Amino acid sequence: MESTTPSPCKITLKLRRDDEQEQEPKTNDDKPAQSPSSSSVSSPPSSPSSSDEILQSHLQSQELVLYDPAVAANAGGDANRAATVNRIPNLNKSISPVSVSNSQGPRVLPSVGAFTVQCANCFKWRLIPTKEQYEQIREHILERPFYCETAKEWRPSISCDDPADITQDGSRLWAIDRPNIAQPPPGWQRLLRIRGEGSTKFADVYYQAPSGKRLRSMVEVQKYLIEHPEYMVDGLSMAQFSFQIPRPLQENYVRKRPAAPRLTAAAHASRTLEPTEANPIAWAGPDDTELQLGSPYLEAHVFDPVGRPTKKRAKTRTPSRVYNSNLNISTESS
DNA sequence: AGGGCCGGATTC
DNA sequence: GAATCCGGCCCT
Repeated sequence: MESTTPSPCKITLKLRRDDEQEQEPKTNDDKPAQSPSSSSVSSPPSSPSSSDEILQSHLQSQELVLYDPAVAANAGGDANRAATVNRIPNLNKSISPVSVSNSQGPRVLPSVGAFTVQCANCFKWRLIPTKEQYEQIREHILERPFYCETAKEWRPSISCDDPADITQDGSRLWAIDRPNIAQPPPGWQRLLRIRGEGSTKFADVYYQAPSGKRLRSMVEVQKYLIEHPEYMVDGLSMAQFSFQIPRPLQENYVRKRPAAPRLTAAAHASRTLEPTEANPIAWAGPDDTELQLGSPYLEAHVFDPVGRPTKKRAKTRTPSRVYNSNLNISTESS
């Protein structure tokens, strides 16, 4: 039986461009959601000696990074200190970083820069130190709402009295993630790739096997597991995989599908498409500061990458494709 | 209408 | 040539 208390928890991810460092003058624009007082950040510490201070310092520079292989490698010890977790200790794999080379590539895509979760009590956003912790919280966000108290696990001094770690502003794109997504199996990585604005989809989810192989659908995962039974460890199930992608809060980020013409009424026939629907970078407006609660969803912030020209290309498709969705993973061997 | 899925264009 | 990204078919 489920708990009777609602769980207005939300988790957020801050996304950023791969090749660009965020640098904003400030970050604490505490919204008066529940805390009209103490909206300004207190005097910052001089030297980051605690995980809390590390987070603060990251916040100051808008570079709070939760999942960034490169940064994690650099920050090493500090990052580990900030990420004092007592679960999945053997999940720290060393997989090739997913960051794209940014030497001179015109392609600029947003990427996850930070993870945050909303306290179910004070409704303030708290940064999550690591992707793994984020995934842990997300997995049980419905049954186990997040509170600032929970953040004491890695930030002993945090409490609901502290100002929010991050608030929504127009510089990022916020996206709602799905709750209760299972953590990837040990040795596996769940990768989220944000698409450029104007694409037909917001993002793609990949699972990277311990071997490094990337799978982009349940079908591919199943095939891979069948072909590589060595990864079919006991307890592994397809329920540990989810290709659910977050949804952008700005609806204009993703290209809208052409509405199905409904010719049932003559009145509709006279209706014409409005040019505003094709308005580029319309979501860049600052009106996205409104955050709606109500569902324990996760959210992500994204930097607007760039108005990448949409490549359009007619494509043919072989209609002879058939996939068997009834495949089920079993531990049978050959 | 939304999402899973994958072909193929694009980039490295 | 390999990896990545995007379009869009097609199923639910």
